[in-house]
Amino acid sequence: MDDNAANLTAQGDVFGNRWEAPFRRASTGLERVIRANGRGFRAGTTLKLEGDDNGAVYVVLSGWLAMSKSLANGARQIVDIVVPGGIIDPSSAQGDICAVQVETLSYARIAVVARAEWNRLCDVDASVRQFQAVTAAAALSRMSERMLRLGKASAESRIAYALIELCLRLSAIGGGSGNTYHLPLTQQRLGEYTGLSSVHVCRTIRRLTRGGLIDMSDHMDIVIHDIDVLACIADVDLEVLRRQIIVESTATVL
Amino acid sequence: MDDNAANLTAQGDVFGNRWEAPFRRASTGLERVIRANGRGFRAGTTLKLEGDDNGAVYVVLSGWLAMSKSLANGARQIVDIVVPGGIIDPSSAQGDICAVQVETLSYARIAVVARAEWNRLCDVDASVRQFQAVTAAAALSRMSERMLRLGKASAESRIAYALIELCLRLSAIGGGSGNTYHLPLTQQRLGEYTGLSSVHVCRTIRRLTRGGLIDMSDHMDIVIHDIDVLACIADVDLEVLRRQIIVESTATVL
DNA sequence: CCCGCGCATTTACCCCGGTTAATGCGGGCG
DNA sequence: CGCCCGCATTAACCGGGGTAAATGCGCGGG
Repeated sequence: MDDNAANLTAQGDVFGNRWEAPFRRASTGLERVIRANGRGFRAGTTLKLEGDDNGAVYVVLSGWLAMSKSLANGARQIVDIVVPGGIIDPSSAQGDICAVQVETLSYARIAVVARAEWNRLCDVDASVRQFQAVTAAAALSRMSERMLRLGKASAESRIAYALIELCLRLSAIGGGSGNTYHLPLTQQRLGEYTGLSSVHVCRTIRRLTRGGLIDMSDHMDIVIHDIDVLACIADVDLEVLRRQIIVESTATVL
Repeated sequence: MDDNAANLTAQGDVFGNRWEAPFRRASTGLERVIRANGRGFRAGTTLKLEGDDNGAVYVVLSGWLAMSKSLANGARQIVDIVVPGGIIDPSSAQGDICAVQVETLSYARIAVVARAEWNRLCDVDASVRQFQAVTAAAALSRMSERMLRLGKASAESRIAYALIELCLRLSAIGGGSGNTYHLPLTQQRLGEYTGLSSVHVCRTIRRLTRGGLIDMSDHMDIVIHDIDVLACIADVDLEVLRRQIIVESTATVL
């Protein structure tokens, strides 16, 4: 945890440079708002409780966040993972209530924007609307893709898909190098993401490593050796998936 | 199928009156667009193939639609069901490709709006933006809720949840009466919605009916006898769920 | 009136993945 | 230095739900 925190403070800086620079070139409104509201959060911080009053929108500048929901028995499902460049809008149909719990998976820098201010920004600036629309469409695409796996795919396929999804998303924002990256997730949390028990996550990852498809060391340092076979197990076409879930060049959109 | 079509042409008329009236009172822009683009589709029509070029936004005036995705082996997951008053935007991160397949579950009247026109509408009319934002938030909430079930809940809980979700949504738009309503779904499709095999959907529904919680007759005419126990099995708080997934009075929003 | 078709229902079988629990293991801290 | 704690790993067990296949059944069409 401190391990993760330290680890990702470093990554955070990298992302910080990569991201806050494009945001700085952004439309003045968004730039000002992000500058004014940027804050750092430690790993494991809960930003928003389910049912909580829901007053802010989050723009992720660096680090990883998870949106999750729980059953009464404590079982948890991570509904989406958000990486730098993403927007989290925890509103539900009736604005006063929040449908998900939001928490940091690593140290993260986040612009916390009051809803009223965010709405004002959207009203006056079409490029912000465009940025939000594309980001939301990407989030919906990846949620759909993961729902398909939750409902219909084997454990092996779910894990393979998760590894590929996160690899693509990280590559797109300059995280990791090639097919190597670090996941700030325990196997427990990866299970909450894929709908599996932590035990079975372990079994499945073991099978993939023994098969030579991936390597994993030091708490989730991932290396994907054969991404084509992995994509086949995950039942995805890499290029199609990229087009569906990756927001091309946020800087350009902004 | 013709059974359904006939059945829902009738329902379609009801919804048509209920819905097209509010839409008619709506901001002139949206009203005109809906009037100009409204079309009827037979049950089972595929509007959008996965990967298809993605040029339109759909506003549902009457009837039911399903958004689904499939694996290579043919297994299908229904990612969301849309009822009158909903908006379907099948875009993904890169606008040129579509992430889901969209098809009618019953006869449906739909306003098919070209993307460019829809964007123009959003640019000039904040109330349309608001309507879209709230509708999207509701869709996200119900998808999150269903992801939680797909990942972590038992078959009984998933079915109970699905029945409650659809009951609440139908009530909100004046469909069904009390806790009685018709689902234009086969058990096969309900399985695709809940991530279960049709056989197990049958088993589970049978258990619920034998327990006296619900009744089901004539291809999915549902009666919920004890919604409190059902809500308990589904692990939901009815009021909280309503606030999270129901768009209060679309007419007002418009 | 009979046939065929799509859907629901039920049974038998069995496997994937959950549960429990024991063991390791690394790292921070007293 | 040794303890503790959180996490990964492995093994033993078993049960929920998938699969396959047979049966029933209502409906529309020839």
